[in-house]
Amino acid sequence: MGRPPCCDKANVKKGPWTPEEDAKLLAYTSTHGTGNWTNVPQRAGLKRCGKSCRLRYTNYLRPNLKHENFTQEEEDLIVTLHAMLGSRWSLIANQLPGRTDNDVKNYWNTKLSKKLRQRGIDPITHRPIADLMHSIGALAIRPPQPASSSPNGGYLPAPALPLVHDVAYHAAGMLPPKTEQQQVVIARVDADAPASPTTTEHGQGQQLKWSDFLADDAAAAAAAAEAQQQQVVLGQYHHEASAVGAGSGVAVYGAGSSSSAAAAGGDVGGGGGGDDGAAAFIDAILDCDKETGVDQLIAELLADPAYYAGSSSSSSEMGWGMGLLNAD
DNA sequence: AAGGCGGTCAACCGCCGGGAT
DNA sequence: CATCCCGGCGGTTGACCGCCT
Repeated sequence: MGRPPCCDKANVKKGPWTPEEDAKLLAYTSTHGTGNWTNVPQRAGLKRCGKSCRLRYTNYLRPNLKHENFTQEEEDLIVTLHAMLGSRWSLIANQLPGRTDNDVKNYWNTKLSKKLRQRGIDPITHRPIADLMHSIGALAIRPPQPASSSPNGGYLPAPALPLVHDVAYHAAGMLPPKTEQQQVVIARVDADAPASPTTTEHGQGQQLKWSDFLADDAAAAAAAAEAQQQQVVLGQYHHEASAVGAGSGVAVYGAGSSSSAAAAGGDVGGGGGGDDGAAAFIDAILDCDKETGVDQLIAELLADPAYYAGSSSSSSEMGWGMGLLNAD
């Protein structure tokens, strides 16, 4: 059963807003505030859909919006955050005062993605295009192998672990200094990773499981062990976040109200590894996001120059993004 | 001058999550 | 618990504009 339309489309005006309509909407919001958008058109005397009113207000009429060009600092921040979060424009826009998600999205699609491409960076994965082409080439020449017979050091099936996860671990301080083995695993796992967990072939909104992309070899075992370890640390992060958030204006994880903490840490004691453990870990990341812990994550990440600014000289590791746009 | 073309951006569409009932 | 309703989100569209031929 589909939802009924939010308004009577036959009696609703569409297309560009006129100054008169803007004035009516502004007059209404200035006296009545925002909220209950479905009633706004009627009360404000507008023949518009409520959603259209909300969009017009939030993207154009809202006070304190910036309408000038994006600064270099804002560009760098968008690139950094896109590498972290993928196309979650509202989260990115939250870090840019006066900018809307629509602004950021349009700016990315029309300017920044092209800029990155011109500089040899894939705007989706934030990896050098040359590296991606190399990976694609490697995929193309490998004969298919049964997963069960994959030898150590063999081919790992095209992994789809999003880069964003790795970033989130860094941001939360969840990744301990990587061992050599872990670096190998991570490098392999995210070699071809899409930037978002909800991309094309896996269907919109479908939760990815690490185990779907892991071969049952030593590398898989190492990755699973790493995931389990990260779950433990995530639980610690949640615990700490409640203290940090209280002092920073960020929404606080209420004591006893943190279902995410249960999801992250509660399962750890039970030793729920494998599919359940990996899925729970991803759920915990998403829960953390939902409870606005993502703001804290982002703040911590941005405060850590070692992460994205690139301490590594290898193009196969993070560090190629920042500063590239400054090279104009 | 006019038509084609590409870039930009405001607006729309459809889906989803969460609160209310 | 199921359903409804609302706000929010990301993807996409289409109008507009400037540049080029």
